Amino acid sequence: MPELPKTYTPSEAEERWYQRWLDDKCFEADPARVSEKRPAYSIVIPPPNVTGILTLGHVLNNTIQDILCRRARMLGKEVLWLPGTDHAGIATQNVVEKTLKKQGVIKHRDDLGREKLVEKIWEWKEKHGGIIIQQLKKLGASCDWSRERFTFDDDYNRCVMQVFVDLYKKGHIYRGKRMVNWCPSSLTALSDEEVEMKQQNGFMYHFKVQVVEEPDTWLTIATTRPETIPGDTAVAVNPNDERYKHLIGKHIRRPLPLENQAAIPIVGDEHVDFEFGTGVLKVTPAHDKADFEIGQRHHLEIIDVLHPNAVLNDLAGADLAGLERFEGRKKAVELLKEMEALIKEEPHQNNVGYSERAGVPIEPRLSEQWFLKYPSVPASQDVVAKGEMKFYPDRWAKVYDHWMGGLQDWCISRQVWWGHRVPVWTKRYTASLREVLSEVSGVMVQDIHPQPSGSDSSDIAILIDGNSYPADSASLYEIEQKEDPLLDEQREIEVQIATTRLDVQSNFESLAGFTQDPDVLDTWFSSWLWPFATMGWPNKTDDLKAFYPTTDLVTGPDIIFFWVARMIMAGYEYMGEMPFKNVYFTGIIRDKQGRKMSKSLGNSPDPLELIASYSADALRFGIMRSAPLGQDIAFDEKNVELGRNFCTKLWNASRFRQMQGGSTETEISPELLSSDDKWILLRLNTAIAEVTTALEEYRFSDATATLYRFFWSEYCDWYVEASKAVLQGTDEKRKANTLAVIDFVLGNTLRLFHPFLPFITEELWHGMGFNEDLPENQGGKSIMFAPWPKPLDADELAYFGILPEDEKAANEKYEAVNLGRGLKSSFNITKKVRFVLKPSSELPAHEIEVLRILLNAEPLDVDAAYAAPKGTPSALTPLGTICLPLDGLIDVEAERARITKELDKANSELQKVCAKLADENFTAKVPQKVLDEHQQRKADWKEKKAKLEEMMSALG
RNA sequence: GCACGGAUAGCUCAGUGGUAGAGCGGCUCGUUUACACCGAGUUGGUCGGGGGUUCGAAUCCCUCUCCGUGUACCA
Repeated sequence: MPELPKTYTPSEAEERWYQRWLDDKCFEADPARVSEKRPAYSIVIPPPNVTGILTLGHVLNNTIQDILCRRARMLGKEVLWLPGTDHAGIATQNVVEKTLKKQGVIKHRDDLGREKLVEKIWEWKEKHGGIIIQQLKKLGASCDWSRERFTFDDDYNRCVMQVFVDLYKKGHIYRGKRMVNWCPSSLTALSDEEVEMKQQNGFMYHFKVQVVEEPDTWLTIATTRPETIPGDTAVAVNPNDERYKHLIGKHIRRPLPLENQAAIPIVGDEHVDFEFGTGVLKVTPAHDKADFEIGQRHHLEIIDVLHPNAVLNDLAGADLAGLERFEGRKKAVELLKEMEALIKEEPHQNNVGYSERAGVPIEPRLSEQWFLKYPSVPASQDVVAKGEMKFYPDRWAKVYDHWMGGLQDWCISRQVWWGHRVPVWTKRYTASLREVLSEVSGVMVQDIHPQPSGSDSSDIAILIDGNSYPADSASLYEIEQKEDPLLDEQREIEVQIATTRLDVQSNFESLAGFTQDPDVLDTWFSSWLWPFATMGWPNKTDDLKAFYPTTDLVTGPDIIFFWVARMIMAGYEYMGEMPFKNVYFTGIIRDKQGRKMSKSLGNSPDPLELIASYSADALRFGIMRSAPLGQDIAFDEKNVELGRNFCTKLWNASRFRQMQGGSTETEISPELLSSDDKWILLRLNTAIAEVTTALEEYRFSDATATLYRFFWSEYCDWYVEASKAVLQGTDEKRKANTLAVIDFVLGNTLRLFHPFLPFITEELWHGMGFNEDLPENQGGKSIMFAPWPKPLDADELAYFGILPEDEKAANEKYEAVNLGRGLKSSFNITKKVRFVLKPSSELPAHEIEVLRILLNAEPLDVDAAYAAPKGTPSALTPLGTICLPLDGLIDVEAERARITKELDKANSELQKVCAKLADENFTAKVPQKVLDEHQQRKADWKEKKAKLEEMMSALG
């Protein structure tokens, strides 16, 4: 057996093994190897931001994925863990823009222009991108790096474009002027999911306005946003509100801007709640979603008083123009005060939408954006509702279902430059439809290249004035030739061409002066295609055939709508199948005080520093141990320390084995098995079964708890110590047999641990020589391909002569040891000392030797007839009475006190159980089994009590 | 507002009707040839409050409080 160094150096071993795994292509999946006997197992990584760095959240998430993948390999599956990164449009552009500004390269992105800035971002990506990939390697992630993807790769870009055009053609994607969530900091629209509602402590301002037609009548309006008064184009009251309904149709004088105190109508609208505020609502259609809708119903004018960056513009009036919106609010209140219109301001709590990314309140803003009506909704909703796709924990299924039931169209356009540009070219004509058709079909004729075979016609779509037209010149020509006076009517006509084809794009640009839409797509519009776009879609690749649908998805619940739900819909729409079978939602990592990890709080430890001080294995084990299914994780560095300690224990226990010498033993002789051997083999069986079940049910913290208990508390604390009775003896045959048991247990243990602790288990697997004599692909090359342990089955247990009650026998011995050690400790004996055992039945010499070693007794006398001197401390054990003769050191009082305590306990327990058994209500109604248990308990306590009393009287 | 999670030892959590558990921490010992990143012993809880069902409740039912998450919102 090779020699292990005295101490383990994780940094060196982890580096070395990871490189070796890469060199040996251990992580690379091959669809050709997939067969009925070798099923596929696949996971796509939730792509981290390409410019991001590793956080504890990533550690948690990726450790889980790695555990699943490594176990799948050990189960003999062909495993694909597909990694990659996300271009993270807004975030990445922000980072680069900020940096360039800091460096003084630019003041504004317009200084560079679109192309140059995108170039700069690519440069940034090449330089800083992918740091997180290197960090994942440090963690031990067994991803197939040969398949690494980026959502902005050329291939991937083509997928995004194709999907866009296809959905456009199907009418799922449209452009529209709508109220959207506008981020005044990033200067882009956001989807509803990117807006976080936060409770605010603000003010409700009450101000009065005069009714134009009845100068004596004043109305009081309550608002939280007085700065938008210049944008008011009506006030609304509920038509059923007796107080105000007679005023509907009249006007009020809008107080701001001072230079334009216009008369605006009073309208009746059911939306107004008469209970709330004053029952009079100011209507600002440009700056509030509900107001916009009221405006639509009553055909109100729309006055936008804000610049895109939320600075008030000239329409807000001279007093407010140029002020930032919150400054504007203060100023507006002042103005109302000055004109004595302000009645009161009272503290008011309301919810305000914040841009998740920029952390500033969003501004409802009317703008032209691209929207997606979600496809494949019923199938996507059903698959989860019917349990064909499983969520862990399953309560997320309800959350998902609820969201799917109330889908709003997805705003997919973003006003930034780093991203997939909307593949739509537009031109606005003032012409007749015939002229327009003529130009369009003319350009189409220039498109002489036939479409590649296998691709459908979905790559060109034409929309004229909102109506879909056939995308070929012949059909267009036919329409153009129709006898229809409408075709000759001169008017405004907008033409949209959506296409993935470069030739068509350039023809429309150069021949007809079409321009491409400036917007890019929401990053999630690319990542929702991740499970198949990464595998070569739209081609029917071997990867897709073998690995789609993927098996498991591991992600955080915070992106259940952003990503998970959308991937399911894209999966059905483009693959006709669910993208994954199981979704595991991790918890959120919090600090010890329960706060979320955040940069500003500085409570987020750097995982790489943790790896440097404790090792990747330690970090993995620590975080898995503290991550119960469905609950947030309170992160405590102590857990990582514990992980490191555990690795050290594993190392030292292995060294202990190796110091016993000999080669790896494989033959266990049933007739030489001791009670301890049988016990540990049974405990190993239990551990294997528990860990296996826990992993099948995604209960990772339970799996680690079992591993910890088994290895530390059972194997090291009891079995190794007990085995010393043999190993320190002279019987070579028994020694070899004990070593065989140890090797069997350690070999299984290392394999059980491998998914959690990939590095140290690999190091020990080789260091202990367990890889020797194994086929290359069965653990010879790497423990990661060694078979996952199986419990001994009934036949094997029979062969070894192991019976279930063997576990009890050893447990009784260990209980006796505990009691003996307790005696020593309560009498403050710290040295080796003599024990005397009065056995209740005869014990084999070997058992006595084990007892002696575990008790650290010198000597251990066994004497059934032993008459202890008065005052000798003793304990009742399942093996008999253990006495601790203390020549000349007898402390009768101490012993009396100790026994009294135990007697009290026995008495009270006896009383409890007797009371129960005396209760007829109890005995009449309880099942026989429970009754028997109670009777047994009564007998046990009675016996214990009698013996304790005997001991007491022996004290004198 | 609605929905869902959670409240058990100082901390993190197991425990779904039958004698309240684990790990960590605390405390006391200990250089016994694998390990002080260790070993041995020991101390910690009217199971969030109240009510109910039951012979029996941490566990089932009702109710309240607090924490968290999602979701909908009224200016």
